Amino acid sequence: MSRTYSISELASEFDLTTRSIRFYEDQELLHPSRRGQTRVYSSKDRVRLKLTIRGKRLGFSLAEIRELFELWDETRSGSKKQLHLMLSKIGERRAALDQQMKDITMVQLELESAEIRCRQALEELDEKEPHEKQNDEERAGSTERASSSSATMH
Amino acid sequence: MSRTYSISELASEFDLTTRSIRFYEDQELLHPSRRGQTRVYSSKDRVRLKLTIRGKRLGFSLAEIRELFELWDETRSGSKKQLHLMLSKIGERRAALDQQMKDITMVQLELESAEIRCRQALEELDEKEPHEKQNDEERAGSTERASSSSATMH
DNA sequence: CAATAGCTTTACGTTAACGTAAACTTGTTT
DNA sequence: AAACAAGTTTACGTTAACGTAAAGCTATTG
Repeated sequence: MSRTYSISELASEFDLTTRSIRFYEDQELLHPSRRGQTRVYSSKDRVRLKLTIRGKRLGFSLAEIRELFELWDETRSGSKKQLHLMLSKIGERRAALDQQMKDITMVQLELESAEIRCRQALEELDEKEPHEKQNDEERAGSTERASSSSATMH
Repeated sequence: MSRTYSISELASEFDLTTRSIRFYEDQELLHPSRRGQTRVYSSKDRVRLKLTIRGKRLGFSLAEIRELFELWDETRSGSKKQLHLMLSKIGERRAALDQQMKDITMVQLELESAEIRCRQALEELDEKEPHEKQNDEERAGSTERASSSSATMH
């Protein structure tokens, strides 16, 4: 049926260390089964790991992510009061994410205007110093920049 | 001219501790001037603080935020090479934020479906056990509740 | 003038999320 | 059988982002 995964498989797929994955288990985000002493991850575990990573990218703490998982798991067996509590928690989360969306939009706008400003500054430099050939003097800089082809940048 | 602010004014406006604000200065995110030994914040400082908070909400580290500030400040005096480096950095950030947007959308969808699931479970409970206590029917508003009694947890 | 309020620096403490190292088991390959 | 690969537990170390005293300046207020 649904396949299983070793710890190192998941680690390389999601670019984590095995240490992290075991730590997530320690924090009760994952509950792999065992074959002997070795951990065996189901595809459900894999989904959880994926969600965990997503949550982290959004700035959630592991504890918060765990809370969400628990809420989800208890949805089936929840009492009325429990269900209302869950709805409230979910509402909080959704509101926080809405706020984040707004934040991102704002920062994107600022980055965009910064980019425009940069491009203008470059244009102005090009007008003054129309075509500078390969200038070896400036290439002496220590730090060579990361791999980025400026072609992809809009 | 543009007014100034005390540390506690900013602290209460943005709901931070003064400790945090001084710490941000330590990390060179803010550069308030002094009147005697007392810090005096300009409205430019206030904007920076606002941006810092926004950045934090997005999961940026203080170091990353500082880097962005520095890039912005150096835009005016940047050499050609510098400007290209900045454009590349800005590109990275924008890409990361795009990714975050996608993440948020995914998680929002999941929370939404979780909410639906909760509401359905509630409906089913209501059918079996029609009315217990004073039970208001579904309300359009969001579920707002304080922490109060957690006695029934589990 | 003494107390209070608000600011300051210095410095050690704390929590989250791992990193890193040591020592051990278990299965596979040479 | 020895070595190697991949997994395990235990446990101490590390970094970021503050919290939390402690102790001292300084201006106003009763």
